[in-house]
Amino acid sequence: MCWRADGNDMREDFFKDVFEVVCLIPKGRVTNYGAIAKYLGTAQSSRMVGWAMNASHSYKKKVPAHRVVNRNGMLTGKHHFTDPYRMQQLLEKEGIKVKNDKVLEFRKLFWDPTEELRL
DNA sequence: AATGTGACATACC
DNA sequence: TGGTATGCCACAT
Repeated sequence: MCWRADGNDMREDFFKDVFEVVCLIPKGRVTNYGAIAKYLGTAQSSRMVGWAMNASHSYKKKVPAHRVVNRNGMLTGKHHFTDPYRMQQLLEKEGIKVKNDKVLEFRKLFWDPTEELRL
């Protein structure tokens, strides 16, 4: 079934942008879906960011999806990882403290692409 | 084109 | 904290 190049599984689209941004998240920092969505121009569709993460598995590059949490700093997407614990482990490994599936000092560790990548 | 879906955000209780 | 309801937008079928 001759797969065409343009019919590749990974569309260089919204998703790619999401992955790129996520990959740019500094180590030891976290962000939320809304921030990424806003950076991409679709502030009102934070859902898409999360959904993009869902496709992160298909992405060639490694996407540190564990650095992306919801607005409360809660590891909502951990269940989508290879292992639910993996996400927390990775975060703690980077120096981020996680308690009750929630990022401690989320405010302080929050990394906003709209501000950090602004310049 | 229409419908279904989703790792959210916000509001309300 | 958790469930429900609504909005919102891009992707999959």
